[in-house]
Amino acid sequence: MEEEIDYQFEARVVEFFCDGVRMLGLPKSVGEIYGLLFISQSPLSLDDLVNRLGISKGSASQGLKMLRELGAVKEAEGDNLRRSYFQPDVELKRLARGFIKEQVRPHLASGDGKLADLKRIVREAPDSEGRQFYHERLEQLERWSKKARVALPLLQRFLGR
Amino acid sequence: MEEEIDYQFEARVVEFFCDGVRMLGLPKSVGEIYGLLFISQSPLSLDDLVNRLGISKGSASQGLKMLRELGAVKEAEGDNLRRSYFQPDVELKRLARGFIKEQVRPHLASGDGKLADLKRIVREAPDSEGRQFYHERLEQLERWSKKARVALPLLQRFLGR
DNA sequence: GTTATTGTTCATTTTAAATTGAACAATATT
DNA sequence: AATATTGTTCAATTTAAAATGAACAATAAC
Repeated sequence: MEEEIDYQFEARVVEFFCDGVRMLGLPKSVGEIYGLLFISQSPLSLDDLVNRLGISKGSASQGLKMLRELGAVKEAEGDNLRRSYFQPDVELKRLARGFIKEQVRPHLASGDGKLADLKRIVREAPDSEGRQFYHERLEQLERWSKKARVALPLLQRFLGR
Repeated sequence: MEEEIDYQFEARVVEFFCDGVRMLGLPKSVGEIYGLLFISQSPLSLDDLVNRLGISKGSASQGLKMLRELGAVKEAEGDNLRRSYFQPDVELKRLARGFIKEQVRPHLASGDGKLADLKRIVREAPDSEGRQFYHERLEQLERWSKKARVALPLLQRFLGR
């Protein structure tokens, strides 16, 4: 029967996205939600997600929040006027941009801060055998960081074409 | 006192790497180990790592194994001839290559396999309203996958200069 | 061949992260 | 204003992943 086939197929797509988002360090539920939206022909409400995925309202709410912040889903029109409906953004460009902006850059920024702290510690430390070595290592870290900051926009640009 | 300063500094560098590797989805202990090796002026043995990081022998052994597989550490000479000593590879190029080869590519490959399965399901399914839609979505996924496969070598090349 | 030393493996325990669900707010409907 | 509907928040629970440590191999020293 039709419904049956669709349901199994849908479940496998959802599973596919679970694996995908786990690679990115995002919660499984986020993958399930995005996956279901991705393979649905019409926008879905929070309630739809809860029912069709068998997850809690809390998970669905939080997952949708994260996906909205990532720019991976957007609101859409649906039957019920009181409900919000969602559909996926399927442009790799935007998905990558959101992920980089929300997940990657904050980490890099906090890393840069900590690196600056470490440099200050070495700068203010008394001369010692290790000082020069430490200084060189930290310089190395700064080169890594700089390279990452340059690579990201390039990567983003490449994905957006 | 010298030792005191060094110790505190070392601990902060280790912490820095903990955060770093967590961003990459690797275990904290791997970050601790690499971090300590990174900031040590001479190669360290498994026993050194256990003592200075306060982690178990098991963790140290497994962490070193993973770092070796990633190509992030290599063996080196040390005082004790019966022991293996390790030092970090600090070339971003190699680190990136190892990470991509060991952590990213396998995921992409398994994803491609599953995607092929999904395409087969749709191909063999009876014609239905959804079939065309599903087909398009899967094509979209294939475009993502292809883009990723092209992006990786470019990224790698960029990081290696 | 016996004893020490070094490192690995893997079942168990611990820890960190995700999920749940009930209470709560916000908004609409009667 | 009372009631129903929708969605959020967050303390408590569950789950998945990592760390532990004891048993085990492998090798060297005696």
